[in-house]
Amino acid sequence: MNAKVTIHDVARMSGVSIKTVSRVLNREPNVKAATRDRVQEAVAALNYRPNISARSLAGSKAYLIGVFFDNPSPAYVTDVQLGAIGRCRTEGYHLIVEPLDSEGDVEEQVAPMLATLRMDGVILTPPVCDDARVLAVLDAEGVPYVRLSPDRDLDRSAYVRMDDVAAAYEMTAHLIKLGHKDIAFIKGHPDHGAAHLRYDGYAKAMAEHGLAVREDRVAQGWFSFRSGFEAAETLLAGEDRPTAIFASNDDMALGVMAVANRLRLNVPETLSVAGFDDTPGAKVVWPQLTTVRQPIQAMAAAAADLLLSGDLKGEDGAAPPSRLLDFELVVRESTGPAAG
Amino acid sequence: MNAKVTIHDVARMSGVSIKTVSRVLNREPNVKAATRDRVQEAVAALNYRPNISARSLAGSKAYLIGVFFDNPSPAYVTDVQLGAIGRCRTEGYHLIVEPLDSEGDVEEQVAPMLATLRMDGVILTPPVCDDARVLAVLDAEGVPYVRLSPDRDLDRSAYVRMDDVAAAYEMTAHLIKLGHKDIAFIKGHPDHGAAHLRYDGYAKAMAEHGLAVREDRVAQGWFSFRSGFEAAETLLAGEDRPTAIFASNDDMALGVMAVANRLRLNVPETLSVAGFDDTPGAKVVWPQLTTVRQPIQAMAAAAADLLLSGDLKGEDGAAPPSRLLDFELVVRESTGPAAG
DNA sequence: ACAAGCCATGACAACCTTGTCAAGGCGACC
DNA sequence: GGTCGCCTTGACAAGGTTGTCATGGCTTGT
Repeated sequence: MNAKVTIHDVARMSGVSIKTVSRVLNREPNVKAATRDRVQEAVAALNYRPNISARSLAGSKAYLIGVFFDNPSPAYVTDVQLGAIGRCRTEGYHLIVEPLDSEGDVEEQVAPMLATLRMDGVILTPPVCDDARVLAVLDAEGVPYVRLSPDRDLDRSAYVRMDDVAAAYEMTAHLIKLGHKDIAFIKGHPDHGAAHLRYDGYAKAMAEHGLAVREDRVAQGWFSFRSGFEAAETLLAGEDRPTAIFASNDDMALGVMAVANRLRLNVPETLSVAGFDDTPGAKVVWPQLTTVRQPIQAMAAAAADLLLSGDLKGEDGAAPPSRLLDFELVVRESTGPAAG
Repeated sequence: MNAKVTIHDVARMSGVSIKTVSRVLNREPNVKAATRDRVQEAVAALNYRPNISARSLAGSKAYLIGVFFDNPSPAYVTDVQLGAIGRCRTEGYHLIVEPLDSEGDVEEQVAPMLATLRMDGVILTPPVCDDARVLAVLDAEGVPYVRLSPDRDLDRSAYVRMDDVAAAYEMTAHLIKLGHKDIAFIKGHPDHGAAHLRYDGYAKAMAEHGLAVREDRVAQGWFSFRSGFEAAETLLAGEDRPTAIFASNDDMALGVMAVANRLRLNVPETLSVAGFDDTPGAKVVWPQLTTVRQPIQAMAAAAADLLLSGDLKGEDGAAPPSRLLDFELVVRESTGPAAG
């Protein structure tokens, strides 16, 4: 019942050589249409599937794409995997996931794996995508890679990212359009490039709409719930309060919501709250959070696409290709018209 | 710099045959200690890593473990991957992740993949672990698998699960010890076996402590935030309220918290709320949620261990091996002494 | 001291597919 | 009509490792 079917069986059944079967399987040119059909019938009849080990041993492809991450937001990782698989599966590629421990000896984790697996490409998520050690090993082993939302060294490799500045700009504009003039901002972890970009978008929107950014309305956060909570405690102390708070990620925004609840400030009647990222938690509060959705699956799919289409070098020494994807403003119930 | 190092190079350098190198690499017996050392030195000096494709083509192992899931909670999937990798990496195994679409033709997704990859084993997470079609294909292809928290057919394969009954019992007992006598319960999705087990644990604890379960204190939920929200609206309407609500997962518990906030019921002073699962959201509310933590990483590691140790059949027709892991009660701020 | 058996090792085939190169067939072009 | 060149196909080696089996040396038991 389960005897392994090899390419020889297909060749015999369709009366051609194994090489021709191989040609059909790999969509190589120079096969007569009639032959091709006959082979494909045999493949279907025998339910033949090429053995991936033999393929990669004989040929140059491993049919494996790696996904590296470290201490990730689970939702992010899952989305990356789903997006990448979507593009890979149709072409017979599979996904190898490799959690890394940046605290430890990354080289020792990455190098053996690259040497044994000979993957066709790797997708790097933050913060691994900015780890010089990882990039060095990849370069040394000659494994192509695409980075997702890298912070620096953008010319070093192909990458895919979202326009954080524009997204933060739009969110701020959304609040302004609702009538808010006194909009506070909670910054993210200064080591993350996105934190700066988001602040820039906020500042730009304020400036372009003729609104001043009061220094005491900008708080430093660390992208954590707790840091959002503490920032909100400061921002909302006393009578002179902003009418809206834009936290540069959802976890911090949820911290703001918690403080608002505690202080009995109604959201959004008294205080509007906006987040960034559209994490699962954004829908698991009441009222649900207005936020920005990163097209993570699409970004991962784009990364896989760059890897599979194989033009990562950039024509003639030009910068490697990159893609900028559109964000989506998700307006839910936590933002509303400014009071008064 | 980067010429591929093969087993031949190691053999030449250490003055033995490639077969002996292979023996050392695979920890086979019958190699003199001195020879072994010499070979290992050469391996280290040349930085040799065996090629996984060649290995699996020649031998019987693929050094690949699959993880199948469908529409999962991201945190769950990530934990499974981390747990499984922890056990796999030391033995040179890698993880292939395969999201499945149970709505579509699962056979068509699974069968080709098993045939091409020839994985050494597969870890199945709910709900895939109870999908008869998937199990049938795995059996047909002869690929060993371990199921995580399966609902039914427990004798069919090896599995790993947690004691949901005991965990729900303990949580209920925790509330009772705090002085609560009027404890409401929100059930989960009736299609999930865990939903029933958790209710059973609750009911058992109530009975053993001589407390009656009022029918109007048990609400049907669906494991979603919204269903928890709605159940809480009913449970908390009017003056005759329970002093504690035990929701059988965190999402529903967060729904309860949202309603409590809305009704200005202080948690935990007026109302204690308990959840189940310890999702990331549990820490992203105020007060943070008392809940039950499933040892998901440990469960996945145990599954990988069963796969790698390879005794999945059960001795002499006995039931396949299974492991029952301990839960952990995570007491945070959302539960407190009963009022009055 | 001799047979039996175990230990350590090596030669070689096998695993299944792709890459290389050669060859036959056929139409086009001069 | 002959030559060139493209399309189509096949034979065979290559890819790096493990499995099988054979070999020779050394130990054990009598």
